[in-house]
Amino acid sequence: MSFPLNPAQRAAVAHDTGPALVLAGAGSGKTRVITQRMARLLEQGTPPGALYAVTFTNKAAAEMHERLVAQCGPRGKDVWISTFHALGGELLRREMPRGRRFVVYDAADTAGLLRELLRELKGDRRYDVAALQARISFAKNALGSPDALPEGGNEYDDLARWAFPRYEAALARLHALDFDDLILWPLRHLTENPDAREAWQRRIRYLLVDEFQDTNRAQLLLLKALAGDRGNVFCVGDDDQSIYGWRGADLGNVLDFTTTHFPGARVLALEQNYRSRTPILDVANAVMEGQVRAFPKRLFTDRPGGEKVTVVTAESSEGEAKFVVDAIQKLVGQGHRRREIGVLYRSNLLSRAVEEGLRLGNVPYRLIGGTSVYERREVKDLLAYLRLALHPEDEIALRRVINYPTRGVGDVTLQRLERWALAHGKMLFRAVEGAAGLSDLTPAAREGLGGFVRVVHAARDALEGGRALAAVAREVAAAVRLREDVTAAGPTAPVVARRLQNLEHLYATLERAGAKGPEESAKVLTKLSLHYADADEADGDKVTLSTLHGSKGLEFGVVFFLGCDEGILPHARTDAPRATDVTSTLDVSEERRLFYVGVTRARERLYLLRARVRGGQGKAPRATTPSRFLAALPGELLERVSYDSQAPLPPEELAARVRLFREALAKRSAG
DNA sequence: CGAGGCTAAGTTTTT
DNA sequence: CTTAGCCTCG
Repeated sequence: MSFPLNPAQRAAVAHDTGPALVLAGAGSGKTRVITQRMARLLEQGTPPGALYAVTFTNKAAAEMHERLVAQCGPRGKDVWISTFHALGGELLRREMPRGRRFVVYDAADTAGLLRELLRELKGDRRYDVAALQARISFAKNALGSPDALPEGGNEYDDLARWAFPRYEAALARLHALDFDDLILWPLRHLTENPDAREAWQRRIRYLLVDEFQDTNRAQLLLLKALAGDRGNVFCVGDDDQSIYGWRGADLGNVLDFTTTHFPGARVLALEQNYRSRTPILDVANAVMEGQVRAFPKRLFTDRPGGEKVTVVTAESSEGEAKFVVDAIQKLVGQGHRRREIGVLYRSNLLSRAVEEGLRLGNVPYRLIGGTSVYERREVKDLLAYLRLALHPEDEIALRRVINYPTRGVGDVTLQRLERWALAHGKMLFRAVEGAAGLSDLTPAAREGLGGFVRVVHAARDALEGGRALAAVAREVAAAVRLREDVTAAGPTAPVVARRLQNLEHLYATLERAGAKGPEESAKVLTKLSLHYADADEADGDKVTLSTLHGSKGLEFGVVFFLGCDEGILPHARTDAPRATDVTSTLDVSEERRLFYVGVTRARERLYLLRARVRGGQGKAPRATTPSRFLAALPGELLERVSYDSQAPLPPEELAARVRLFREALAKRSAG
């Protein structure tokens, strides 16, 4: 995209000091505005270290970095660009007294912690831990206490009030921070220490924020603290693309920007869309028409022409996937680049069928969203050893691997260790270290624990001695015979292969990170907790499969938008909430914006797909209703197609299939 | 006392 | 399809 800037973009890029809010419609070149403004500031002599850009995902941060470097050369490398959470972690690391390491707990870790706490509660009913997590996180994000949760009525609100102080105390005891703490702690630190605050304000002279509509209350306050009176905050966002309300994002940050948060701020709007053909944009505008919006925008494009948006109704979810896979193979056969094709969907489940089809057809793809490699069991297990080596307080890591691979330590042994730790006021790992001297342990347990402690100590000593984290990881894995255990435990050979591959992936990542010694290693482990994405994902010419949430900021020549059915989009739970849901996150309008985000990813061609019948796993297939968002679109904007994967193929189609199949065969036997 | 196999139940979106 | 909890066997 080497268009000259339009007047609105130019004004945004030229914005000098003071707060600014740039309302940037989808595809209006917002990343370009941010990078160009940074480039401009650099050219005018601002040192790179005085700029800080904040994004929401590591992926977005990496991309922005790339674009900045492309624009203004190696100087761009020295500009700070990171996620809010990475910024928070970095600030803490720099501000904390040396040697005070902390662990970052991800959702799985905090779920384990909460499960522990709930055991205290009598009655052995099973609680929905995720529901608790959501409430606690919500309360923290809003900078409130759980007292702010509605009284009575919902038992999970009561449960959250009960758990909250215990949860916070446990984190403190474990020297652990959850994701929300990565914002809250720096905020508290800057609020309480004027010297530190001023130092950071001097250091960061220009703050730039991408996807500002997704910020929560705590993040806004952190921004304010960093910006200081100077208020050099340049926030770019689109209220129409606000899709993280469920995570505490507060649109009030946008709505009250110029009045409450940054009085007198400049407001600019980017409405020209450089991405989509007219028919696609017409659909996007139609989706939002008549909605109550904070800043009503009507996107316009100078890219007329293009084909109508196609609504495909398949007979089943399998048919839906089949249509997509066939269409992709056809496109690729016509010479389209795979990286120009995106498959989008509301929930991760929907990707399965398409994935399978692509694998069968030998079409390379990359997956965005879903469980990352670092959340995989075997990877987390190995990481737990490393965490424990750096950080003996990390009881969650300890519990995770104390009997993995199995070494004769069961519930009873663990309870005895706990009792000893409690009686002596020591942390649990001390009890484990002293297991040899505990008379009431079984010989098997004592021996198992002895071996366990030796492994952890060896890892600790190696790291303290300055060895590379990657090497230590391999040594730990070898010492506990992780490969062997994974191999023996796997239900099927392909599953085992995938798990071993995940471990290799971890080694490779750790090697690339190149960390040595305890400090660097702790930093790398924190990054991994934040699901730090690998650079290698974007490599190669691959079809992209992504959740709608993961697709923000991406664009494709052709988009296949799966699951335009009621119950999927909008998701059933927005319409019929459960007792475990945090009521304030439920909002059908957010689902509409999600639809809007999906539509606006497409440049040339958009397929909206639905299935007449959908069956859950093992559940009886049920007839579906078209998504209300689809149903509300003016008919003249759409081309409707019915797809029956069972129907006999027209002869020319059949011939094409046979050819493709032969080619695939030839390729396979060649490779 | 622990391991391993079995059943049952639950799957929105993510830093 | 996966995980967590239950139950039985060694």
